[in-house]
Amino acid sequence: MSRQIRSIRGMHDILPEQSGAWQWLEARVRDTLAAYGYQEIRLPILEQTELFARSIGEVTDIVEKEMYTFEDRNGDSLTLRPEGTAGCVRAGVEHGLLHNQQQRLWYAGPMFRHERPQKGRYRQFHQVGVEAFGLEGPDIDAELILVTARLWRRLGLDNLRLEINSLGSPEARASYRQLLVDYLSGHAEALDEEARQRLHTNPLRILDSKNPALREIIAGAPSLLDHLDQASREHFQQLQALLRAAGVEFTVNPRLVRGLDYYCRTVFEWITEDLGAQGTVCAGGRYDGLVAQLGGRPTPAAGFAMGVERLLSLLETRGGLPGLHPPHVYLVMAAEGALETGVQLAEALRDALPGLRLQMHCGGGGFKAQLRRADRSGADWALILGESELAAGGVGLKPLRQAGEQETLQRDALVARLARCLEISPSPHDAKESPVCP
RNA sequence: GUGGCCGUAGCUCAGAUGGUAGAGUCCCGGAUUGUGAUUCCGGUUGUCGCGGGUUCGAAUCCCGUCGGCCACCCCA
Repeated sequence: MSRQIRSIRGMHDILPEQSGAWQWLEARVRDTLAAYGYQEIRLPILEQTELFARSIGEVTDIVEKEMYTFEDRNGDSLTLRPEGTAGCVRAGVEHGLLHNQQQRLWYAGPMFRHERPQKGRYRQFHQVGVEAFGLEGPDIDAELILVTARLWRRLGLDNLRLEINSLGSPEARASYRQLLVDYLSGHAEALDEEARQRLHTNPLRILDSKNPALREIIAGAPSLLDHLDQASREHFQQLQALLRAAGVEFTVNPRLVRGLDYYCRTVFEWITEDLGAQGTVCAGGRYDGLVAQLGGRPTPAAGFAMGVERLLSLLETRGGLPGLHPPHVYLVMAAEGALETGVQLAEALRDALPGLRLQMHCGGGGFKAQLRRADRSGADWALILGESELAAGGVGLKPLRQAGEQETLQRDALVARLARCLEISPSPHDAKESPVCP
């Protein structure tokens, strides 16, 4: 056992019993994004380290201590992507997708961060990222939020709350930052060690501290919202008006600050109380400066990312996640020459009924053993090829999940019968229960 | 990176004060040699996470290490 090779810490296999739920979620995400005109872009998992250092920010935790970075054989420094926006912008600039154009893009896949694993936090985790380029108004901010709100509805989630805030223009943010540092420096003795460190790295995050001892100081601090530039203030007001018009509930949280350096103006987060400490299921905002920072011409941009594992675990707490995709029928063959007939029958049925999930028994064994496997496969029906069926030139059809007699059908009748079953059975992604045949 | 709890058959777990392991489940076979899920009978399954120490003797005590869970931090 000691020599047993295991998966890397914080990186987990998605087993067959879970993959159905993943596929179900992914399908709904895809459909919802398509409904708003977003196109999928597929990106490498590995990028040059410099890309992340330049976009996320040198002094962020992610870049300082959480990246999986290593040398390529030629000496280049490579990094497993810790988030998706940087790579998306890089690709957009590289291929001219953003040059004086509007783009609505999305991607999905694994991200990597070397953190201590915890509930809802893994070293390899999965995000769906959505980015919109070339649009500077609050309309696209609102659209992004509406996409997520619709997705929650389609997933049956109603225990998420939306918080929004505005960080203002980079200039307004910088001058506010100085104001805040001055204020907090005046109370330096009262700050805890972490807050004192952040004073120099990311003072805005001090506002988000969970330390109750700091509450009073934070409450007395100047508010970011009071120091927004005029344009950002109007932008934020318009966003709120659009959200109200669309009937999306939200709260303004002046202490909401995103951890990545590239955000400006609008930021938002969808939060749940049902997942313990890692309650943020989706977060994003505007990052107007990033495209230029990565070598493109100045292009406004906004986007968000959602954590797939967190969404799935939230769905699980609400129950009703779809599970496996059991076969519709299980083919039992127990007679001299039944295997040849069975193989041929199975392929003919799959030809005639492309949606049919037919599992053929392999490995021999008696009737009893084969039917036991049929039952455990989860199939609704057993198809039976035995002595008497072969003699009659037909196939036995036995219901496994409902009352009813076994009958022997000729092949054409069997196709017609199965076709009727499939027609009334929901698609795999909608199926919470196995389809039932009349 | 810091802290708390935990690590015994594939899975869920029992093994008071140290005497080298058990239950349920699962899987396989059988109960009039063509009929599952229920019932009954029988069978397989482990270097007790790994390494070291104390001891005549360690799953049980001590140290280290790896891993899991939860929280801090951070974030999706």
